[in-house]
Order: sequence, then C-alpha cells, then structure tokens
Amino acid sequence: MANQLRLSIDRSSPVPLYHQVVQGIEAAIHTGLLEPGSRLENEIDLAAQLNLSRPTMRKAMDELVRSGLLVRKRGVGTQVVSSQVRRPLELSSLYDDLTNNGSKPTTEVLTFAHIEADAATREALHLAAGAKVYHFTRLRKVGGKPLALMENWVRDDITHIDEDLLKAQGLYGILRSGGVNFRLATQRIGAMVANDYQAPLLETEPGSALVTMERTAVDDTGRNVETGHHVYRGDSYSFEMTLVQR
Amino acid sequence: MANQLRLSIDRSSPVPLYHQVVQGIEAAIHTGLLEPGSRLENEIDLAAQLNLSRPTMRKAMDELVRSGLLVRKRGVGTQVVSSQVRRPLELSSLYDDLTNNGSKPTTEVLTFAHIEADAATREALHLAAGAKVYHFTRLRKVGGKPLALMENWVRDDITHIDEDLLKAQGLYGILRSGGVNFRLATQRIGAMVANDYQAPLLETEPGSALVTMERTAVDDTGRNVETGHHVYRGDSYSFEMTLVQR
DNA sequence: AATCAGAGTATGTCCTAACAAACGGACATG
DNA sequence: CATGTCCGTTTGTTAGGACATACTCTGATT
Repeated sequence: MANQLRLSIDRSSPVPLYHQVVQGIEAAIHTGLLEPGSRLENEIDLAAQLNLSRPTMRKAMDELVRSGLLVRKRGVGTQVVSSQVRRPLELSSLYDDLTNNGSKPTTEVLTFAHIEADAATREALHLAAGAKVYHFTRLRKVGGKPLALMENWVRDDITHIDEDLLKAQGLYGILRSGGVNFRLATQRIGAMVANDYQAPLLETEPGSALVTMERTAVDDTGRNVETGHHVYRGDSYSFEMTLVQR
Repeated sequence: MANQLRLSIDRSSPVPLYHQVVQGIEAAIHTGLLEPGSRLENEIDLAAQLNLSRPTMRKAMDELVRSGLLVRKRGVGTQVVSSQVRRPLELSSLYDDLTNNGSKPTTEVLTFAHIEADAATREALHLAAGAKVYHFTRLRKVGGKPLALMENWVRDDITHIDEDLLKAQGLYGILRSGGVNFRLATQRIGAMVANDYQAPLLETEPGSALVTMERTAVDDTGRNVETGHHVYRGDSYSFEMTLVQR
C-alpha cells in the first residue's frame, strides 16, 4: 500500500514538530490523499523519512487517534478510519462556532445587571456569600432568525462587562480578552418544551421542542468563571460530536 | 504545599506503570487526599519518588489533564482542578451505563426484522445495494419506568442477532461478544416533542419534551457497524460531559 | 490436508538525556 | 517609588535506544 506522504517539516517554525505532522496528516486525509481504510507506513519508517524520532512521530499519531482520524492495532499497523470526522465538541462559545461557520450572528441583550449572587450561583461559581456577579440574558439570531436564548452568570473580578460589549462580541471572546484562559467545562444537554416566555422570543410556538444546555466553565487558575443556562430551537440546533474509544 | 502522595507502583503488574499512576492520582483526588486547587509536586520529583522516568510520569499526567482532573501551567506547576469531574461521554451503550450505575434495566423488543437496507441505512453503514440488515425497535425501562425508545439498524455480516438476545443484554454487549471492537462513534443530540406513537410507549403525554440521539458506530476495521435513532424522556435523561481545552 | 509453532512486523511501554520556553519573584536601576 | 531585567523553577519538546507484546503469515509437522 505504502502511501507516499510528502509532508514537509519546518524545523525553524515555532509550531512543535509533532503538531506539524498532525496538521500534515489531517490535511492529507481531508484532501483525499489518504483514503479511509488505507494503511499508513509504520511509525519508524515514517519518522525516518521526516528525520524525526519515533516518540515525536508517536505523539503526532496519538493525537490523530484521539481525534478519531486514525486507528492503531498492535502487530498490524495504523489505518485511516474516516475522512469526515467531526471535531470533538470544542470548548468554544456558540458565537465562535457561528462566525467560524461563516454566519453572522447578532446578539440582543434582554436584561443586564450587576447583582449579588444567589445561592445556586455561589455554589456553581464557588463564591463566598455576598460576592457579586454579572447576570444577563441574551437572544442570539442568525440571519434574522432567533436561535438561542441564553442566561449567564459571570464572576465580576475578572474583567469589566457591559451591554455594549455583549452586543458586539461573544461572551467567551470578552473573557479571553480579559485574560481568561479556559481549560475545561462541564455541561449537560437535555430537552424541554418552550414556555410562554421563551416561545415569542424564539419566534416559535409554546410547546415546541427546545434543546437545553447548562454549562460551567473553569479557567487555568481553577476559578469557575462562568455558568449559564441556554436553550436552542430544537428545529435548528443540535450537538454533534465524535466519541473515541480509549 | 508538597502533598505527600503515597502511591505504590507494582512493576510486576501487567497494568502499565503510567496507568497505575493515573489510577493512583484519580483515587487520591476522589478520596479528597488531593483537594481541588492544591498543587502537585513537580514532575521530576514525583517521578523520582516512584522510581519512574519523567516521560512515564508525564504520560500519566497527560491523561489526567485530558480527562480534566489536572491543569498544567508552564513555569508554574500542576494543579488539581476539580474532584467532581464527570467521565467524558463514553463510547458505551445506555445498557452499560445503567448497569454500571447499579440500575437494572429491562428491554422490550417491539419490532424485529431482517430486511434489505433502505437508501439512508446503506448510506450510514456504507453498504452496497441489496445488502441486508437487522432492524429493530426496543423500549428500555428502569425500575418499571420507560426511559428510552430505540430504533437501530445493524449489519448482518457480523454476528447473529435475535429477539431473545436483545431482551437479555444490550446491543453493544451482543456485538462485542460477536468480536466487534468499537473504536469511535459520531452522534448528534437534539430535542423533539413526543408524538402519538412515542408518548404512550414512554408513558408520557404527546407534546412532552424528548431528547433525541442519532449515532453511528465504527469498529477497528473501519466498518460502520451500527446506526440508530433513540429518544429519551426529557424529564429523566440528559447527556453530561466534560470538555477539555487542548 | 489440517493444524500448530515460530519468524517477522508493528505497535506498546519504558528509560536516559538534553535543551527550550514561559512564568513569577527578587533585585537592581532610573 | 515605579519599572525593567535577570534568574530559578517548572512544564514543553525532542532525541535515541531497548525490550515487551500482539497479530499475521508461513513453513513444518503430524
């Protein structure tokens, strides 16, 4: 089979070598140079061809296996699984997802307040009694069509937030500009039916299906930065993801 | 801070050393020995204490970072993020999840057939025209209460399937016994409202919220083994997951 | 001819070693 | 006093080697 992968590695680039390999193989798979089901050469030969050490090559393949593009079998070899693997659910905001997608989302800020956190919020954000948070609800539209109704609570000791900022960009963009490095988030996805408050805002009927998401995000210092409760129109939004066996 | 982690490593065990470290640290975090926010000793000292090399220690920490239990920062150190991290959504069946949870699910097979695959199924499973598949719908209950209504299509060239098998165990269990090694799955989660067919089966009202999931699973040979469309009662099921920034 | 053992191959695990880069605090300088 | 620079600490990247283990295929044996 011996696919000729003519990857080029730039050793003067600040991008780590293993990551250059990841990008190269990803590109080869997406452009169809490496077809699903085809076998790659063995790690040692590939490493030798690129003048890389085996650990570096392995680290690259590890990432590709984790992301679901490759499959390894001991004693057999490494195989391309699929060309159309979705990126695993990313730690990104809806706003980022939409703009990356070429859409132009708009945001309406329905309510905005700087208030003392209630018990549930203090619990979610690990705040002391009396701490204050930003609380706001937003309506996100794409192409003039409402998509999501979002309610969030954000610590106020990170960066200043106001209505104008929220109108102009996504929450995660604001927080990142404020120096937050997100590390992980826990979220829960479920379903509910639209109530009399949600339905007119989302321009749908009470009783129609909504996808719900609750999320709490943590930054690299271990602070719970943000928690939110979002609902999406069920007829125009769903969560797509790839699960990889480990 | 210097937390004393008294892990023990068994070099005669078939369990890889790095995985023993993962298990040890996981246990320490869950038992509260390592509190959220506390800093671990640096990699080199930890490795030395256990008589391990630094790469081995790093590989263990890599896994813990990926799973969201730890956070690393160059020049600073490694920190415990949270003790209550959910396992990332696993490549497992609902049946496995429930039995691991201590519940005792029951399964009713509503329909069962061995039929020629329609166009959508051939597309999803990458089958040639005329290929046959198993097609069945099941109702899963826990504690006598209906939870999920599941419709699946499965290749017939893997292992024999019949109603009795489906009644006794989960689909993934059957397929695994038949020699299938699952590698990855793509799935989509959304919402809908119960229709007149679903509602009575799930013992709920038409118009109530349902969580929907569509999934296609791939095994280690690259075959698309199974595809399904499931609906869950929105008031008793949701998907929980942890997203990790990479 | 069927079955089993072994060789070959590829990934899995583990080691030592070194340098790079980012972070934070201490210290020196204006 | 404020600011910038340097340095120690810690993680990030890369190399090269060694042995273990699982799988496949082939050849020998029964």
